[in-house]
Amino acid sequence: MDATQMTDDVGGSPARPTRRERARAATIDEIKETALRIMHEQGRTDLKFSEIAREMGMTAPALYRYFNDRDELLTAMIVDAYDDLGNKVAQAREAVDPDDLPGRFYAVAAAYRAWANREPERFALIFGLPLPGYVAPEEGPTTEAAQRAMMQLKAMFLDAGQRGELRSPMITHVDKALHKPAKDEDEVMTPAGAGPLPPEFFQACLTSWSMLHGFISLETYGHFGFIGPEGSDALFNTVVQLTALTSGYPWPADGDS
Amino acid sequence: MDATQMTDDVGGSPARPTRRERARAATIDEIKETALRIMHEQGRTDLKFSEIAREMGMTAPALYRYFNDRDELLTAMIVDAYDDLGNKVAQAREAVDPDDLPGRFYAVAAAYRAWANREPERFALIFGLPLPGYVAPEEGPTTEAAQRAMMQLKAMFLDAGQRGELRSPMITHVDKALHKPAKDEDEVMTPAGAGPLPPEFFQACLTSWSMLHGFISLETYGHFGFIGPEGSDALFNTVVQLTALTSGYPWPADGDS
DNA sequence: GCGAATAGTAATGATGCATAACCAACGTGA
DNA sequence: TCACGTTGGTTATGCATCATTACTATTCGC
Repeated sequence: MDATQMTDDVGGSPARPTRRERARAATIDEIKETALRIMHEQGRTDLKFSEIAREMGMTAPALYRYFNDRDELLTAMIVDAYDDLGNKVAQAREAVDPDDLPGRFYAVAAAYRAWANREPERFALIFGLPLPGYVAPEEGPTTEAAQRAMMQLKAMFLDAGQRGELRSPMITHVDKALHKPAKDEDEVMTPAGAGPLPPEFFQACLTSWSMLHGFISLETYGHFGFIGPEGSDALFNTVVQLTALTSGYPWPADGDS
Repeated sequence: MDATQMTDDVGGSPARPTRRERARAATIDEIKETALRIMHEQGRTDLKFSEIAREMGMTAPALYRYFNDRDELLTAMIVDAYDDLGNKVAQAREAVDPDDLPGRFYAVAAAYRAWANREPERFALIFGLPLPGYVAPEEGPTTEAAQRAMMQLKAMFLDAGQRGELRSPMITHVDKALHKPAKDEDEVMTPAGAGPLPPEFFQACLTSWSMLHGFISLETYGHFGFIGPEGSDALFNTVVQLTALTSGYPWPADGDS
C-alpha cells in the first residue's frame, strides 16, 4: 500500500533486492535529490510536485506512485535532513582522537555549524517554523530521526562521563522535570551498553544544545553579518568555550580553539 | 512614490494630516493588522494579497495602491515585528526596579521568550529563513529596526557598566574582529549619553543573545516538547542564569530565578 | 459643482495540486 | 516463447488560487 515503504519492506528477500525494487529506490532517491536541489537553488523549504517532476523530465502525476502526497515527501526530506546532520556530526566526532575530549566537543559543534551554514534550507526545514499545511506524523519517523540526531550530543557526554572526565555543570538547580525523560525515548537515545546519563548532565546536554544552536541559527540566517566572517569565527569559538565550561565538559584551562 | 512612506512623511503639513492621509494611514494599518492575523491563524510567514483583501472585505488589486508589491508589505511587517519585540523587551526591562539588575536581566530574557512563544510566525519572520523571493532593501529600514531591537540588550549592559556592576566576562580571548563594530552602526546602537561599551562586553552581549536565542528558538518551534512545560521553564531559568554568569552581568550567588 | 486624484471592481491568464482514465514496458510463469 | 499481471508513466480533467490589466465609481479639494 504505502509506496515509500515498499523499498525497505521486511519479510521479502533481504539478500536480493529485485531489479524493480532497485529501480524504484533509485527513483525515490532521485526525487529527493531533486527536491533538495530545488530547495537550495530557490532558498525555500516548501516543494512543488510539478516543479520536481518537470526538473526530472517527468510529469507530476508520476510522482504519486512514489509519494502519496506532499506531506509524505516532506516527511522523508525531514528524516533525511536529521539523519544527514546526525551523520555529519558523528563523523566529525569520530575523526578526532578519542582521548582528546575538548577536540571532540569542538568538532561536534563545528560540524553542526558547518552543516547549517552549508544547508540553510535543510536547517530551516527541521529547526524552523513548520510548513503551513504540514503535520508531522504522530510518534512518527521524524521524531525518531530527531532523537537519533540529538543522541550524538548525549553520547558525547556519556563518553566523557564513562571516562570520569565530567566536572559538575555550572548550575544551581537541577529541576525534577528534567530528571526523567520519557522512558521509551530514553531507550532510543541511550547508546547500547552505556549507563544512564545523570540528570544534571542531561540538563547540561540541553543547555549546550541551546547555546550552540542559538549562535548557529543567528549566523546561518545572516544576523551576524555586521561583525564579518572573522568576527563570526571568534564568536563561535567563544560560544563553544562557554558551552563546554558551563556544562562541565572537559576543556583546557586557557584553550581558545 | 513610496506608498508606505506617505504616512510618516516629513515636510508636508505636520500640523494637519489631511483627511485623505488619515484614511490612507488607517487603511495601511488595517492591512498590516490583517496580514498579521492571517499569519497567526495559518501559521505561515508568507502573505497573499488576495487573501488579505478578502479578509478585509476588499479585492486584491486594491492593495497595490498601498504597497507596490509583496516585498514592500513584507518589509513593513518585518520592521513592525522588530519594533514590537524591542518595545516589549524595553517595557519589561523598565518595569523592574532599576537597582535590581538581575531582575532586569531576567525580565528582558523572559520578555524575549514570551514574545517568541506568543508570536512564532513573527519570530520566524525576522529570525528564520528569508522568504523565497524577498530581498531586504540594502541598508534599509529592516536593518535599522533590527539594530534598534538589538540595542535593548546592549543598553542593559551599558547601564550595568555605568553602575560599575559588571564583572569580567568568562572568556579567555577577546577577538580583534569584535572590537569595533562598524562606526555608523555603533552610533545607532549606542543610546545617547552613554560611553562606549568595552569590547569584551560587546562580545558578551553577542554571546548572551546567542544563548538566549538558542533556547527560545528551539522551544518556540516545539523541540523541547518532550520535557514538558515545567521542564521548559526549568531549562529556561538555567539558560538565563548561565548567560548572566558567563557574560559578567550581575547575578545573585545562588539565585535560581 | 467640476476636475483630477484616488479607491475599487470585473475580467483575464497563468499555475499548481490532485485524481481519473488510459497506455507502455517489464518480468515472471506456464 | 508467449501471454498476462504488475508497475511506471502520460494525457486529460476539475478545482482552486494568485497576480495583473483594463475599466468604473467615488471622493476630495479648489
